[in-house]
Amino acid sequence: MQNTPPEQTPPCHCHGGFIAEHDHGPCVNHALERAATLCRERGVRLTPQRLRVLELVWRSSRPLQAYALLEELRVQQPTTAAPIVYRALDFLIQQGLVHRIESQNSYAACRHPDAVHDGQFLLCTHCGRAVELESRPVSEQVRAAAEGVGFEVSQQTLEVHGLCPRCQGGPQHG
Amino acid sequence: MQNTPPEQTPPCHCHGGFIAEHDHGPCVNHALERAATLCRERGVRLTPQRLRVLELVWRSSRPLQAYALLEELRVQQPTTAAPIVYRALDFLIQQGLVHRIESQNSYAACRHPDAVHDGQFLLCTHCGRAVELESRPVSEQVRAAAEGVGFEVSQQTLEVHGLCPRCQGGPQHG
DNA sequence: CATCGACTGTTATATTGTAACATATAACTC
DNA sequence: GAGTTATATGTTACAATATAACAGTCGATG
Repeated sequence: MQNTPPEQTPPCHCHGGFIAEHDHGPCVNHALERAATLCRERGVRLTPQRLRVLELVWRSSRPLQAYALLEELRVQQPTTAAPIVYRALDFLIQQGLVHRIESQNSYAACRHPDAVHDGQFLLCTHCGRAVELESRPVSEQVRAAAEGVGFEVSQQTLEVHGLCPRCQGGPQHG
Repeated sequence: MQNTPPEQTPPCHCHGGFIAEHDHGPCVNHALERAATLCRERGVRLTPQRLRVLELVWRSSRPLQAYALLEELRVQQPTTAAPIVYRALDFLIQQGLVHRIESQNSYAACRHPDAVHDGQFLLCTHCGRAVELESRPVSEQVRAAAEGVGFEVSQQTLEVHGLCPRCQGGPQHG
């Protein structure tokens, strides 16, 4: 587990791979600023509620479910109800800032929201962490295979279950 | 409804592609017989309930949701309750006879249950039909990409949304 | 025929997600 | 800035999806 050189790399290792623990705060802040910029550029409104949900999703080490988010929102605002969460998630998903993990009814922050891309996740069945794969070749091959049978692709989702590097070969918990 | 498949070709076009309507009955019967054989070989019990659910899933031209299945079961047995359906589906999925479509909370018959394989579906957003892709190269490439980041794959699901050949280029309904 | 394990029947409830409508806030126009 | 429109939020109620728990039944096996 070697360190990656800090120069020219994104502000944290979050941008790829199953990684060791680290101070996640700066990554979150950077992501939120980036999201704000993107929304400004797109002329859509990243309201405080939406920002708050995005922050919670980013802070979590694994995908969150809607009602877990709801509970967290209720810490500060006990009257918050389900539609608040779902509306915020709808918006964030539309903007490509959050992905929905279909097989878990959960929601994960998108690590590279700049370019629209397909949802591709590696989901560790042991520690519950999720990592975005974002393999362009896979996307392309899927598209080619679909077009090969005359299917016009608009969206694809890939969810891969298994064991992340840290959870392989031992009973220790991640 | 013959006792044994007389030749080596599959009995209908169901085995691949978005296809024209046809008499689906023989395909269903063949599939159910094949399922019975597989279960016998595996030493597991394809009970009447399970067989009934499998038949309903096969008869449907598109994936069915659990409560839709429940309604159909209730036609013959009005007291049937949700757990019946979910237990049957659990079994059928375990045996690879049915796939769950995660993005739709729905269930589709597996067209080639002989060999265990990954769930890969083309889902038409217009007519609602689903077709299994079953592209081995895609599976392999996904596995390779995952292993490339040290992830040990146990299961993968791919769901591709878009327009099937029949639903492209026109407002007519499929 | 006793017993053990698997399957089914049933009730109740948990979890996940939306409809609908009232209110509030932002953005736009004059 | 007042009026107007569109968008976002607050709130209640409920729909849709899924499971827990336990009692009863059936089937194989010794």
